[in-house]
Amino acid sequence: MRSSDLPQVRSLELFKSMGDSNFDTLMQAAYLQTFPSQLELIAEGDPADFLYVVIEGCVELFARTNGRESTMGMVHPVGTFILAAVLKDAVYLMSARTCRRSKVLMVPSENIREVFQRDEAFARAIVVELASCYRTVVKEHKDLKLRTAVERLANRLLRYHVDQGESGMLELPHDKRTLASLLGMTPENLSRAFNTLKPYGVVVDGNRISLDDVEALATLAKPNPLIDDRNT
Amino acid sequence: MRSSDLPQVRSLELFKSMGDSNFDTLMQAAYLQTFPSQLELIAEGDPADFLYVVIEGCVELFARTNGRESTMGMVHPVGTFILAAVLKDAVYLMSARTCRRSKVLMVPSENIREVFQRDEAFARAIVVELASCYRTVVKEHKDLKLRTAVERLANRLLRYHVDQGESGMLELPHDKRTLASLLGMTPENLSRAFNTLKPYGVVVDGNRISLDDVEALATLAKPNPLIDDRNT
DNA sequence: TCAAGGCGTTGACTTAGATCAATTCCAGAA
DNA sequence: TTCTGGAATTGATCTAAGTCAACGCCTTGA
Repeated sequence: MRSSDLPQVRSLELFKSMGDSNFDTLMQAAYLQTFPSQLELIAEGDPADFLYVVIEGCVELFARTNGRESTMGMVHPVGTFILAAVLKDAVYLMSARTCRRSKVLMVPSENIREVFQRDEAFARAIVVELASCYRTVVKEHKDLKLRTAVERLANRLLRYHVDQGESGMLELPHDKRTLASLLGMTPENLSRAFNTLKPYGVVVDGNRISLDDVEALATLAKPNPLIDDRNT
Repeated sequence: MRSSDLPQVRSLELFKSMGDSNFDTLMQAAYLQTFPSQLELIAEGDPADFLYVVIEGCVELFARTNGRESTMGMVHPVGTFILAAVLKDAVYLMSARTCRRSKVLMVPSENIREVFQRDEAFARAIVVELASCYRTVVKEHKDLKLRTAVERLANRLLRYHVDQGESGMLELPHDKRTLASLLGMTPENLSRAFNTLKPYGVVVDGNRISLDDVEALATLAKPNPLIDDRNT
């Protein structure tokens, strides 16, 4: 792989604390590939042969059953996905496709499991990473079970707003149909939810949103750190 | 703690492979307590001081926000809960209450984290356990996002049916209001969902259900191993 | 330059599911 | 035994959200 990408990977929490030689082992076994947009990288049900790391671009995790489909999450650089399947040596529970041209690092599962045995620090990092993933899904599950569609959207907007520096403006990181699926609703309903939020100072212009009354929006959204904070 | 309970705990996947002395250390630091029914053991937002193991009885995990409440899971003997919070040294994301008089083992978080460092096998077991928990929630999330209420109920009945030996009869392991909340619906709606399933051979008598036409029910439910199987 | 196709929006309508209220049916306490 | 309160069910109604169809508006590509 290109050496200019290595420091990025190394700086990931997951790989930061492990020994140099073990890191090298992993990287030498890994493949770095660039994929075109809309390519299905993995399909749910397939055995987990690789741990994936998104270096550039964007990857959508989604699930299908019985003809229906739903976006389960989005992975941006530098992030990993399907760690749990790799560690359990099980099949993937989610499919993944690129949202745009993307550079992806693929680390063979065996090597991950092998180094996990050898490297104390890596093992600890994996546990922390896994626990974080777990807690993220629990929060998403709470979000879906305890809130209406409008509330989910309002809280999501507040999150993006904070992420992007609380300037009163924000940009949606994905297109609206993906956002809708992520929030568990149809595109039509998302559009209507935006209209519902208009009286709370939410002004939509394409994928640029301005929040003219964050107070009012927060009163409606009632954000809860045990659902909305990513780092608790 | 009573020595008669020890083998049960020791036989848990999580504790099975660790060293004897480390297991003893954990158990000596632990408290075994019996709690009355409906007692709130932990509240979401509290720091994770203990890992819990249900020895007898039953514990309900639930979450609240903004006046609403939802059951997130049920823990039966012998099972653990809130491992992720303990390992991350973070706050609990869910609350827990006893469903009936229950015997619970409480292992201090510090000891868990300490032994995790020392005991290779324990670390590995923790990773497998965490990965399993993670995959369970992902499946529940898929269930909720991709299926209607009736489908969720149908698949749940099929699961209980298999769990209980496929005799054509099954017993609901919790009362109906809890089941409703677990499946993400109201008690009224659960009652109507049972009626909807009547033409598919589902006969309800209190918490005893008989499935007179498993084929037909399965055709409706369209079970998916990547959602419904607990061990994949 | 003009299609052509995809995304987003809107309107009309349907439907799944929630809410509210009333009733029945127990199981446990007096 | 009777009383009582919670669980479950049912009916009536309401509401959130999905579906279907039409349309505008871009972007892309010939």
